[in-house]
Amino acid sequence: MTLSANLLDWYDRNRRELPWRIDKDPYKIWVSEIMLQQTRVEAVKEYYTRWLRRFPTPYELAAAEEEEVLYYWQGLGYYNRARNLQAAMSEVCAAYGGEIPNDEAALKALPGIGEYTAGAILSIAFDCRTPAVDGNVLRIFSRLFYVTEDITKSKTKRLISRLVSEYISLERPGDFNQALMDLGAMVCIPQTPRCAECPVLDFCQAYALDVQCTLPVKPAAKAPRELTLVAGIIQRGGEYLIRRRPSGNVLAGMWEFPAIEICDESCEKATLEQFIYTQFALKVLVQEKAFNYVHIFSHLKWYINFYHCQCFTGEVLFQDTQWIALSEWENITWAGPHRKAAEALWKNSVGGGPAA
DNA sequence: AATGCGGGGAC
DNA sequence: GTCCCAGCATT
Repeated sequence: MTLSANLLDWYDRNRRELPWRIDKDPYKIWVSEIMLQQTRVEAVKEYYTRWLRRFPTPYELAAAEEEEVLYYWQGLGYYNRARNLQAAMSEVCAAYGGEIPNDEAALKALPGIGEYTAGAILSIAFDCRTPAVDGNVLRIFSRLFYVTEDITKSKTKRLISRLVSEYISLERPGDFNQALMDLGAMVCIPQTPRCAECPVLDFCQAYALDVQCTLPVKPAAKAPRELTLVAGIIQRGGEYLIRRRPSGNVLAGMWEFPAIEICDESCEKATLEQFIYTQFALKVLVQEKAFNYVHIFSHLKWYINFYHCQCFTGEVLFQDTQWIALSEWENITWAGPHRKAAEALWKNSVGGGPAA
């Protein structure tokens, strides 16, 4: 038996039934692959189903407002994926008549599609014999072939891509690639691989050397940069001021309570009042603290101090700002922790105060 | 080649 | 707490 045959046989008996494995519609495969970038299967399932219900073909997505596209992506993270996906579908509709191109160069020219995603779409939807090297494949092949180089280096990725090209199934390349995903998720897992269950154990050099747990090799993650922000919950006539985060920042395009980074926590109230005045032309009085949140990104750590603010003046509203009633909180595309803040305020207001 | 970009589940 | 996930774009 060959590596490929063992793997496919295992896949046929153990594959996961997933919503994007029901058919081979290239658009659906594409959507799933974008959602699955750096994102776990369990997290994607519901988003995928909801997305396909609202955007069943490239045309619905291309025609939608970006605001709505982001709303359907809210909570998945890496929001440029959603913007790129929509931009790509606009191109598909305009340049390819709504048909997904069956061509590596054409796919990789579209925004959001890189080496991995092009290979995945081509192999799964079009039966092309293209590798799709993701984190699972890097881990599995570094163990199978005892690759001790740093897998975050592009040279190592090229090496493993060549190995996959060498071993990928001729008859079922898409299933071969998906089998590697399932093997990586269920058997050849990062910390404690379940080698006793592995269908390609006989081919694994790391197992033979008993060094599975030392592979793959990658440098330790750097600690996230920490920063402190102060945010204003600005109430006026039962409504609250929110603003859309500017592009070029983390969580670009998402809505938040006005917030500013502070360097000196001792003067955060004054900083907030000044910020709100210069940015929104509103005179406010910062009152009592509402709550503190800590929010961890992969590369950032936010400490946010939320303050209630009383607003006295100002009718001018700038672009990307609006007043909203708290009852609308679920309809807003919130920036990360600001959703929790809005929800807490809402629950507080309908709960009728501190008493149970 | 290095960095920015989210959020959450498993341990 | 740490790790890491069906990565890509930009520099």
